[in-house]
Amino acid sequence: MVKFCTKTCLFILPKTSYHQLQTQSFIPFSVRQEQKILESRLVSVLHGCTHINQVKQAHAHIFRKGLEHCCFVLAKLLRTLTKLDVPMDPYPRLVFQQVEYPNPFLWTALIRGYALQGPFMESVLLYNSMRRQGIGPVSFTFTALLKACSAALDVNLGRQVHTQTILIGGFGSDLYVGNTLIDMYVKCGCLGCGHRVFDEMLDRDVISWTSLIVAYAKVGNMEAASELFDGLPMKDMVAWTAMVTGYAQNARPREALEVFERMQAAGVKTDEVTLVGVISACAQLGAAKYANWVRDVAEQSGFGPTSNVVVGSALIDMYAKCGSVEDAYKVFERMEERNVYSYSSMIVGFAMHGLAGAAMELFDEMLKTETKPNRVTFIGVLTACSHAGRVEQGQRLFAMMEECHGVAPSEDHYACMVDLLGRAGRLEEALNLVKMMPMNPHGGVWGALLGACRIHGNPDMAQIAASHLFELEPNGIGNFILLSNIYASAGRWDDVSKVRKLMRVKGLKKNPGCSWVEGKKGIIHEFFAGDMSHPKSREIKQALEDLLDRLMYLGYQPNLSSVAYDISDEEKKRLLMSHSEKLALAFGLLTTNAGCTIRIVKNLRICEDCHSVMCGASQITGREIVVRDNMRFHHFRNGRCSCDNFW
DNA sequence: TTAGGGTTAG
Repeated sequence: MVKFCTKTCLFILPKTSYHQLQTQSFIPFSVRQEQKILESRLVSVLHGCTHINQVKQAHAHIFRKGLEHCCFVLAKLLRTLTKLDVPMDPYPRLVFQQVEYPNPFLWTALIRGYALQGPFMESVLLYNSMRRQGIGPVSFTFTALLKACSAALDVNLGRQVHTQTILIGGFGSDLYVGNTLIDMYVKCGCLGCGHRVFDEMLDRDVISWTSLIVAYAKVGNMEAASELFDGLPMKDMVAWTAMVTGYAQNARPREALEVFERMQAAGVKTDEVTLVGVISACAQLGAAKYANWVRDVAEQSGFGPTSNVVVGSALIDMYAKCGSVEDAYKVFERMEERNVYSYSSMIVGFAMHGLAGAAMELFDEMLKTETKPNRVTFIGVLTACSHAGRVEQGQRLFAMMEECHGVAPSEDHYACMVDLLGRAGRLEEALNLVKMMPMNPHGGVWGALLGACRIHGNPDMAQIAASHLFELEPNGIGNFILLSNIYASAGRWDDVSKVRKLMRVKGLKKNPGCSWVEGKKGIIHEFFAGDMSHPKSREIKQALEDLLDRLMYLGYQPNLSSVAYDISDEEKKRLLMSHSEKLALAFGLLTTNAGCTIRIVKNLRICEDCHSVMCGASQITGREIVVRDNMRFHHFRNGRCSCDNFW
C-alpha cells in the first residue's frame, strides 16, 4: 500500500481532480480520514468568521489546500456569507459557479442565500436549474424555498412548493419541512392552512406548536394560543416566551406577567427575548413598582441594561412610560452600546414628557455618532417640537429629513406636522398640508387635525376632519366623543345630540373614565368616574372638597366647558368633582407621605378642569404629581405642568 | 435547515 503525507497529497493533486478524489474508492482510507479532518477544521474556521475579510482569508486557505471544489466546505462558506449578510452577487454566486460538480447541499446553500436576501425568485430559478440537471433536493432545499415564499409573501408559490414536497421523495412528512410550511402559511396570512399542516403532521415537536401559538397571538386570538399552549407537552423557553410576548403585544399586560410568573415557577430559564416581553408588559402597566422589579429580574438573569442593548432600550421606553424620564436617562447614560432603538426610545421619552430641549440635544448628539436616525427617531423629534410649540424648528426638520438623512416622510410624519401646525393654532395651514400630501391621509392625520380643533375650538373644521375619520375608523369611539365635546364647548347642543345619536345607532359605547394611583407599598388603587365603592370614599370626597376650597380661595373656578352635557351649572360642577383622576389625586394626597410623588394613570385624556386642579394642587401641597393620560405625561410641579397647558 | 424580541404620531 502506498503511503504518503496527506497534506502533500492534497497539495499535489490537480485542482480539477477533487471530484475524482471523492468518487475513487482506491484512495487509501487514512488519506480520506485526513481529508475529512481537514474539511471539518475548515468548516469550524468558517463558523467562527465574523467579517467578510475573514471568510476571504479562509477561502484562500481552501484554495491552498486544493479544496476549492469541496462542496461540504464551500456550502459552509456560502452559509457563512449569508449569515454575514454579504450580497449574493457577485461573491457567493461566483464561489458556486466555480465548482464543477455542485452537490445538493451546495445548491441549497445558494438557494437559501437568495431566500434570505432576495431577489427571492432567484431561489426558485435556481431550484429549477438544479432539477433540470437531475439533482435531487434534500429536505432543507424545501425549507429554503419556503423561506423565499414567506419573504415574498407569495402563498401561491408556497402551495406549489408544498405540492413538490409531497411529490418528491416524501419530504411532506419531514419535521423541518412541516414546521417551515406552518411558518410559510402563517407569514402569508393563511393561518387556517398552517393549522391544517399542523393537524396533518405525523411528527410534531415544540417548534411546530410554538409556530402556531405565535400565529394565533399575532392575530390577537390569545384564547386559541393559550389552548394550544396548555396542550403542549414539553414547554421550552421559546414557547413560554411566545405566550408572554403574545399577551404583551395584545395589550394584556397583567396576563403577560402571570404567564411569566408561571414560567419562573416551572424553573424555565429567562433570556433577553423573554425579558423584552416582560418589560413591555410593565411599560403598559405604567407602575414604578413593576418597573424596578423587572429591572432587578433583568440584572439577576444576566441581561442587565448596561451590557445588553436590546434590554437597555426596552427599559428606557418602560421607564419613560412609567413616568420616570430620569430613570430612563440613567439607563441610557450607562449603556455600553447604543443603537437607533436606544436613541429613539430616549428621544421619544423626552418628547412624551414635554422635554423638547433635551430631545433635540440628544438628536444632535446622535447625529455626531455613526447611528443613523430612522422614521421613529423623526417622529420623536417632530413630536417634541409639536408639544413645545417649536413650529419653525419642526418645519426645518421635516424639510431636511429625506434630503439629509434619507428618511422619506410617511403618513405618520405628516400627522406630526399637522399636529405641530394645528396645536400652534395654524389650522388652515394644517388643512392645506393635508390636502397637499403625496399619499392618502390616514386616521392619524385627520385625528391630529381634530385634536387641534378641540384645542382651538373650531367646530367647522372639526366636522371636516371627523367626516374623514368616521369613514377611516368607523368604530373609533374617541373620534365621536371628541367631535361631540367640540360641539358642546361651542354650545352647539343640537350637533352634540346628532353625534350621540349616531353613536347609539352604531352601538358605540363610551369607555368609563378610570384612573389608577399607587398607594402605600406600591398597591394600585382603581377609581372610576363617580365611583364611591372605595372603602375610603368618604374621606376621599372630603379631602377633595377641602382641596378645591383652598384652590378656589386662590382664584380657581371650575371649568364648566369641560363638561359635554347640556345640564345646569350645578350639575356640571358635581360631574367635574367626580372625575376619576381627581378621586385618585385626593386618595394619593390622603395616603402617601408628604414629599412623595403622586403617580396617576388615566385611560382617557385628562380634561382641562382636572388639569388646572392638578396644577393648583402641586402648588399648594408642594407635591410633584405625574399624570399619564392616554396621550402623554403631565408633570405638575409648583403650579406648572411640563406640557405648558398645551396638550 | 424549523419557533419567541426593542422605539411610532391624533
